[in-house]
Amino acid sequence: MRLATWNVNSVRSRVGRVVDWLTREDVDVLAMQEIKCTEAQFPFAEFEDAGYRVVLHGLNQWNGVAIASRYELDDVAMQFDGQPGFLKGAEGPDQPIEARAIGATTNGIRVWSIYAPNGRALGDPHYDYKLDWFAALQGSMTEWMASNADTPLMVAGDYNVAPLPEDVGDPTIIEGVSTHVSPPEREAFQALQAAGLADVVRPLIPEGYTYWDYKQLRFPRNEGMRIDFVLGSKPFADRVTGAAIHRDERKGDAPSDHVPVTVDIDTELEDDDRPMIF
DNA sequence: ATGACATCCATAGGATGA
Repeated sequence: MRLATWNVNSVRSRVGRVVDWLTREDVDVLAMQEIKCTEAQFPFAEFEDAGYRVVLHGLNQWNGVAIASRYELDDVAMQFDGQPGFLKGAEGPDQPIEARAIGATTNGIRVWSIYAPNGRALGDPHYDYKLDWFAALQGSMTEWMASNADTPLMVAGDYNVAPLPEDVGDPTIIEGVSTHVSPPEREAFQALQAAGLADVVRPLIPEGYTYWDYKQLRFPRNEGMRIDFVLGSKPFADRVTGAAIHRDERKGDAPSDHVPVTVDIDTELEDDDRPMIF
Protein backbone atom coordinates (compact mmCIF):
# COMPACT_ATOMS: atom_id res chain seq x y z
CA MET A 1 0.00 0.00 0.00
CA ARG A 2 1.41 3.39 -1.05
CA LEU A 3 0.56 6.58 0.83
CA ALA A 4 1.67 10.10 0.00
CA THR A 5 1.60 13.71 1.10
CA TRP A 6 1.70 16.74 -1.20
CA ASN A 7 1.21 20.46 -0.74
CA VAL A 8 -0.36 21.06 -4.15
CA ASN A 9 -0.69 24.87 -3.93
CA SER A 10 -4.21 25.04 -5.41
CA VAL A 11 -5.82 21.78 -6.48
CA ARG A 12 -7.92 23.53 -9.12
CA SER A 13 -4.91 24.86 -10.99
CA ARG A 14 -3.04 21.55 -10.73
CA VAL A 15 -5.62 18.77 -10.76
CA GLY A 16 -4.32 17.27 -14.01
CA ARG A 17 -0.78 17.03 -12.72
CA VAL A 18 -1.90 15.62 -9.39
CA VAL A 19 -4.17 12.91 -10.80
CA ASP A 20 -1.64 11.95 -13.49
CA TRP A 21 0.99 11.52 -10.81
CA LEU A 22 -1.31 9.49 -8.55
CA THR A 23 -2.05 7.11 -11.38
CA ARG A 24 1.53 6.89 -12.65
CA GLU A 25 2.92 6.18 -9.18
CA ASP A 26 0.09 3.84 -8.20
CA VAL A 27 -0.66 5.83 -5.05
CA ASP A 28 -3.48 4.50 -2.86
CA VAL A 29 -3.88 7.38 -0.41
CA LEU A 30 -2.88 11.03 -0.81
CA ALA A 31 -2.90 13.68 1.92
CA MET A 32 -3.12 17.07 0.19
CA GLN A 33 -2.45 20.52 1.60
CA GLU A 34 -3.15 24.04 0.33
CA ILE A 35 -6.00 22.93 -1.88
CA LYS A 36 -7.18 26.56 -1.74
CA CYS A 37 -10.85 25.85 -2.41
CA THR A 38 -14.17 24.99 -0.83
CA GLU A 39 -16.01 21.69 -1.21
CA ALA A 40 -18.26 23.28 -3.86
CA GLN A 41 -15.18 24.21 -5.89
CA PHE A 42 -13.25 20.94 -5.53
CA PRO A 43 -12.62 19.01 -8.79
CA PHE A 44 -14.17 15.73 -7.60
CA ALA A 45 -14.79 14.34 -11.08
CA GLU A 46 -11.12 14.13 -12.05
CA PHE A 47 -10.29 12.20 -8.88
CA GLU A 48 -13.31 9.92 -9.09
CA ASP A 49 -12.62 9.12 -12.74
CA ALA A 50 -9.16 7.96 -11.65
CA GLY A 51 -10.62 5.77 -8.91
CA TYR A 52 -10.27 7.98 -5.84
CA ARG A 53 -12.83 9.22 -3.39
CA VAL A 54 -12.05 12.45 -1.59
CA VAL A 55 -12.86 14.10 1.72
CA LEU A 56 -11.76 17.65 2.27
CA HIS A 57 -11.80 20.60 4.63
CA GLY A 58 -11.83 23.85 2.70
CA LEU A 59 -13.39 27.04 4.02
CA ASN A 60 -12.19 29.68 1.52
CA GLN A 61 -9.25 30.48 -0.76
CA TRP A 62 -6.70 29.99 2.00
CA ASN A 63 -5.21 26.77 3.31
CA GLY A 64 -7.46 23.75 2.80
CA VAL A 65 -6.61 20.06 3.25
CA ALA A 66 -7.93 16.85 1.72
CA ILE A 67 -7.49 13.10 1.66
CA ALA A 68 -7.93 11.11 -1.55
CA SER A 69 -8.10 7.33 -1.30
CA ARG A 70 -8.84 4.25 -3.36
CA TYR A 71 -10.49 2.88 -0.22
CA GLU A 72 -13.45 4.02 1.80
CA LEU A 73 -12.90 7.00 4.06
CA ASP A 74 -14.50 6.70 7.48
CA ASP A 75 -14.64 8.63 10.76
CA VAL A 76 -13.79 11.91 9.09
CA ALA A 77 -12.64 14.68 11.45
CA MET A 78 -12.32 18.29 10.28
CA GLN A 79 -10.01 19.34 13.10
CA PHE A 80 -8.02 17.77 15.91
CA ASP A 81 -8.90 18.10 19.57
CA GLY A 82 -7.81 21.42 20.99
CA GLN A 83 -6.83 22.88 17.61
CA PRO A 84 -6.43 26.64 18.11
CA GLY A 85 -7.96 29.22 15.77
CA PHE A 86 -6.52 32.33 14.20
CA LEU A 87 -7.82 35.60 12.81
CA LYS A 88 -5.40 38.40 11.97
CA GLY A 89 -6.02 41.39 14.18
CA ALA A 90 -8.14 39.42 16.61
CA GLU A 91 -7.04 38.06 19.95
CA GLY A 92 -8.42 35.66 22.47
CA PRO A 93 -10.01 32.24 22.42
CA ASP A 94 -12.82 32.79 19.92
CA GLN A 95 -10.77 32.98 16.73
CA PRO A 96 -12.03 30.68 13.93
CA ILE A 97 -10.48 27.28 13.34
CA GLU A 98 -8.70 27.28 9.99
CA ALA A 99 -8.79 24.47 7.41
CA ARG A 100 -5.43 23.01 8.35
CA ALA A 101 -6.26 19.45 9.37
CA ILE A 102 -8.46 16.58 8.26
CA GLY A 103 -8.42 13.02 9.52
CA ALA A 104 -9.99 9.85 8.18
CA THR A 105 -9.61 6.10 8.50
CA THR A 106 -8.94 4.24 5.26
CA ASN A 107 -7.98 0.61 4.74
CA GLY A 108 -7.29 0.30 8.47
CA ILE A 109 -4.94 3.29 8.61
CA ARG A 110 -5.77 6.45 10.56
CA VAL A 111 -4.61 9.23 8.23
CA TRP A 112 -4.22 12.94 9.02
CA SER A 113 -3.42 15.56 6.41
CA ILE A 114 -2.00 18.59 8.20
CA TYR A 115 -0.87 22.04 7.09
CA ALA A 116 0.98 23.78 9.89
CA PRO A 117 0.74 27.57 10.16
CA ASN A 118 3.61 29.44 8.50
CA GLY A 119 4.49 31.65 11.46
CA ARG A 120 5.23 34.64 9.21
CA ALA A 121 7.94 36.16 11.47
CA LEU A 122 9.48 35.54 14.84
CA GLY A 123 7.30 37.30 17.39
CA ASP A 124 4.35 37.68 15.02
CA PRO A 125 1.01 36.52 16.46
CA HIS A 126 1.02 33.90 13.72
CA TYR A 127 4.26 32.51 15.15
CA ASP A 128 2.70 32.06 18.61
CA TYR A 129 -0.28 30.46 16.88
CA LYS A 130 2.06 28.06 15.11
CA LEU A 131 3.61 26.89 18.38
CA ASP A 132 0.20 26.56 20.05
CA TRP A 133 -1.01 24.61 17.03
CA PHE A 134 1.86 22.11 17.30
CA ALA A 135 1.32 21.69 21.03
CA ALA A 136 -2.35 20.91 20.46
CA LEU A 137 -1.52 18.51 17.60
CA GLN A 138 0.86 16.64 19.86
CA GLY A 139 -1.68 16.47 22.67
CA SER A 140 -4.45 15.25 20.41
CA MET A 141 -2.37 12.58 18.68
CA THR A 142 -0.84 11.40 21.97
CA GLU A 143 -4.30 10.95 23.43
CA TRP A 144 -5.51 9.12 20.34
CA MET A 145 -2.53 6.73 20.32
CA ALA A 146 -3.09 5.92 23.99
CA SER A 147 -6.54 4.56 23.24
CA ASN A 148 -5.80 3.14 19.75
CA ALA A 149 -2.43 1.56 20.35
CA ASP A 150 -2.79 -1.11 17.67
CA THR A 151 -4.08 1.07 14.83
CA PRO A 152 -1.47 2.48 12.42
CA LEU A 153 -1.51 6.28 12.52
CA MET A 154 0.00 8.50 9.82
CA VAL A 155 0.29 12.25 10.34
CA ALA A 156 1.50 13.65 7.05
CA GLY A 157 1.77 17.09 5.60
CA ASP A 158 3.48 20.43 5.36
CA TYR A 159 4.97 21.00 8.81
CA ASN A 160 6.54 24.34 7.89
CA VAL A 161 9.57 23.41 9.97
CA ALA A 162 13.04 22.47 8.71
CA PRO A 163 14.17 20.28 11.61
CA LEU A 164 17.88 20.00 10.81
CA PRO A 165 20.52 22.39 9.46
CA GLU A 166 20.90 20.22 6.35
CA ASP A 167 17.20 20.70 5.65
CA VAL A 168 17.83 24.33 4.70
CA GLY A 169 19.38 25.27 1.36
CA ASP A 170 17.54 28.54 0.80
CA PRO A 171 19.96 31.38 1.53
CA THR A 172 17.15 33.70 2.63
CA ILE A 173 16.38 31.40 5.56
CA ILE A 174 18.70 32.41 8.38
CA GLU A 175 18.88 30.83 11.80
CA GLY A 176 18.13 33.39 14.49
CA VAL A 177 16.13 35.52 12.05
CA SER A 178 13.73 33.35 10.06
CA THR A 179 10.79 31.16 10.89
CA HIS A 180 10.93 27.42 10.12
CA VAL A 181 14.34 27.07 11.76
CA SER A 182 13.91 28.65 15.19
CA PRO A 183 14.61 26.48 18.25
CA PRO A 184 10.97 26.51 19.47
CA GLU A 185 9.71 25.35 16.08
CA ARG A 186 12.33 22.63 15.87
CA GLU A 187 11.59 21.59 19.45
CA ALA A 188 7.91 21.31 18.58
CA PHE A 189 8.74 18.98 15.71
CA GLN A 190 11.10 16.90 17.86
CA ALA A 191 8.47 16.71 20.57
CA LEU A 192 6.08 15.03 18.14
CA GLN A 193 8.69 12.37 17.53
CA ALA A 194 9.35 11.98 21.24
CA ALA A 195 5.61 11.49 21.69
CA GLY A 196 5.74 8.45 19.43
CA LEU A 197 5.37 9.79 15.89
CA ALA A 198 8.48 8.81 13.95
CA ASP A 199 9.69 10.45 10.74
CA VAL A 200 9.46 7.33 8.60
CA VAL A 201 11.09 8.89 5.53
CA ARG A 202 14.32 10.26 6.99
CA PRO A 203 15.92 6.87 7.75
CA LEU A 204 15.32 5.73 4.17
CA ILE A 205 15.88 9.06 2.37
CA PRO A 206 18.35 10.99 4.51
CA GLU A 207 18.96 13.81 2.02
CA GLY A 208 16.80 16.03 -0.13
CA TYR A 209 14.43 18.96 -0.05
CA THR A 210 10.66 18.90 -0.53
CA TYR A 211 10.11 22.60 -1.28
CA TRP A 212 11.77 25.24 -3.47
CA ASP A 213 10.55 28.84 -3.65
CA TYR A 214 9.28 29.93 -7.06
CA LYS A 215 11.54 32.97 -6.94
CA GLN A 216 15.21 33.46 -7.73
CA LEU A 217 15.84 30.17 -9.55
CA ARG A 218 15.66 28.31 -6.27
CA PHE A 219 14.92 24.97 -7.92
CA PRO A 220 17.62 25.07 -10.62
CA ARG A 221 20.07 26.09 -7.91
CA ASN A 222 18.68 23.41 -5.57
CA GLU A 223 18.19 25.98 -2.82
CA GLY A 224 15.20 24.41 -1.12
CA MET A 225 13.98 23.20 2.22
CA ARG A 226 12.79 19.93 3.69
CA ILE A 227 9.53 20.79 5.40
CA ASP A 228 7.08 18.08 4.28
CA PHE A 229 7.05 14.96 6.40
CA VAL A 230 5.31 11.68 7.01
CA LEU A 231 5.19 10.83 10.71
CA GLY A 232 3.84 7.52 11.92
CA SER A 233 2.99 5.72 15.12
CA LYS A 234 4.86 2.51 15.92
CA PRO A 235 2.26 0.25 14.28
CA PHE A 236 2.63 2.37 11.16
CA ALA A 237 6.40 2.79 11.23
CA ASP A 238 6.92 -0.95 11.77
CA ARG A 239 5.17 -1.65 8.46
CA VAL A 240 7.12 0.83 6.31
CA THR A 241 8.99 -0.86 3.46
CA GLY A 242 10.01 2.12 1.34
CA ALA A 243 9.89 5.87 0.84
CA ALA A 244 10.65 8.46 -1.82
CA ILE A 245 10.79 12.21 -2.40
CA HIS A 246 9.47 12.83 -5.91
CA ARG A 247 11.78 15.67 -6.91
CA ASP A 248 10.84 15.49 -10.57
CA GLU A 249 7.39 16.87 -9.75
CA ARG A 250 8.99 20.29 -9.26
CA LYS A 251 9.91 20.27 -12.98
CA GLY A 252 7.83 21.00 -16.05
CA ASP A 253 4.84 23.23 -16.58
CA ALA A 254 3.12 24.88 -13.63
CA PRO A 255 4.49 22.79 -10.78
CA SER A 256 3.60 23.24 -7.15
CA ASP A 257 6.45 24.70 -5.12
CA HIS A 258 6.35 21.47 -3.07
CA VAL A 259 6.90 17.90 -4.28
CA PRO A 260 5.11 14.76 -3.12
CA VAL A 261 6.58 12.31 -0.64
CA THR A 262 5.54 8.65 -0.71
CA VAL A 263 5.70 5.87 1.85
CA ASP A 264 5.08 2.18 1.14
CA ILE A 265 3.74 -0.03 3.89
CA ASP A 266 3.19 -3.74 4.18
CA THR A 267 -0.50 -4.54 4.31
CA GLU A 268 -2.21 -7.81 4.94
CA LEU A 269 -4.92 -6.97 2.45
CA GLU A 270 -4.49 -8.41 -1.01
CA ASP A 271 -5.33 -6.36 -4.06
CA ASP A 272 -8.41 -8.54 -4.56
CA ASP A 273 -9.78 -7.21 -1.29
CA ARG A 274 -9.70 -3.61 -2.42
CA PRO A 275 -13.18 -2.19 -2.66
CA MET A 276 -13.75 -1.29 -6.28
CA ILE A 277 -15.33 2.10 -6.78
CA PHE A 278 -15.94 1.86 -10.52
C1' DA B 1 19.99 42.80 -17.09
C1' DT B 2 16.61 47.92 -12.17
C1' DG B 3 14.20 41.98 -13.20
C1' DA B 4 13.23 36.86 -13.31
C1' DC B 5 6.94 33.82 -8.40
C1' DA B 6 2.41 32.13 -7.94
C1' DT B 7 -2.12 31.49 -5.87
C1' DC B 8 -6.61 33.57 -4.58
C1' DC B 9 -10.31 37.14 -4.94
C1' DA B 10 -14.25 42.44 -4.54
C1' DT B 11 -9.98 41.64 -11.60
C1' DA B 12 -6.59 45.53 -9.07
C1' DG B 13 -3.66 45.36 -6.01
C1' DG B 14 -3.42 43.23 -1.53
C1' DA B 15 -2.87 39.03 1.30
C1' DT B 16 -0.45 35.02 1.63
C1' DG B 17 3.22 32.01 1.25
C1' DA B 18 8.35 30.34 3.82
